[in-house]
Amino acid sequence: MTFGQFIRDRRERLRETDRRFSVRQVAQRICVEPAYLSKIEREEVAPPSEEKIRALAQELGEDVDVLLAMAGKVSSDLLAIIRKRPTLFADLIRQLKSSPDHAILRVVRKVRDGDW
Amino acid sequence: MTFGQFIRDRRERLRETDRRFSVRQVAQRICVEPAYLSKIEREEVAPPSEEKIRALAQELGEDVDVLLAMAGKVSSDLLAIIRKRPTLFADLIRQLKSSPDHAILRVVRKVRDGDW
DNA sequence: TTTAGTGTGTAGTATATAGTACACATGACA
DNA sequence: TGTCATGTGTACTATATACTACACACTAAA
Repeated sequence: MTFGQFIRDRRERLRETDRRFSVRQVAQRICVEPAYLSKIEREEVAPPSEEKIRALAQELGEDVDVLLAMAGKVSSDLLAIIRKRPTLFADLIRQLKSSPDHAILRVVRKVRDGDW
Repeated sequence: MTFGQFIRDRRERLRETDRRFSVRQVAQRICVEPAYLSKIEREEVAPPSEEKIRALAQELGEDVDVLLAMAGKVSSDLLAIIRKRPTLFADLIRQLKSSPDHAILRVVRKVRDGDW
């Protein structure tokens, strides 16, 4: 599923039980023109900026990192972390490229719990 | 040290022993106009595209990820890896944000050697 | 003393990014 | 039966990105 399709799907799903989720009203809450949101959903234009994607994620109750990924982007806070120690993170990420999810999750948990 | 300064420094250092490292000749080898490389080094313009930064890194014998980081960028191959599993990598990277280098290095080695 | 190479100033361009503004037809509803 | 809200078509716009093209003054070597 692409970004626009996904947004439309989620918004319409919410709309079934809440009239506040019309294109117009959502557009107003995330501070864009209704026509623009409409075009985003129909993929007549590229996905919006990170800022607007964050607002959309908030509004629709979806994960920001997932929405950004669908939009072909990576959260700017992650980029900043990587840029501070480029070789370290580059090595790590390339290393984990072909690791299964459960291996990465284990690393996340180990680091979080500090049991090294 | 900023990107432009760094490039100028490394190029001039190489130039001391090799006349092939003039602005003009390096520019030609990385396929840009000499005036443009000159401006990049003096930071009259923003750093160039990832492609040109890669060529520069190759040319000057420097690390691509470090040069990209200095230019405020992150390698597109890393972005692609993150985008494929956004929440997993987002959690991991945020988790490691405040971990010391040696802890991250240990993870890299553990994953590489597969000794889990 | 020509000539070949050097760095840089000025001016301009093509394409992408991230939208706005307004008008219009349609549908709901009071 | 008017009016209010809805989604969308069309036409722009401003700013950023990523450069090119040419000219000029200076320097070093032949």
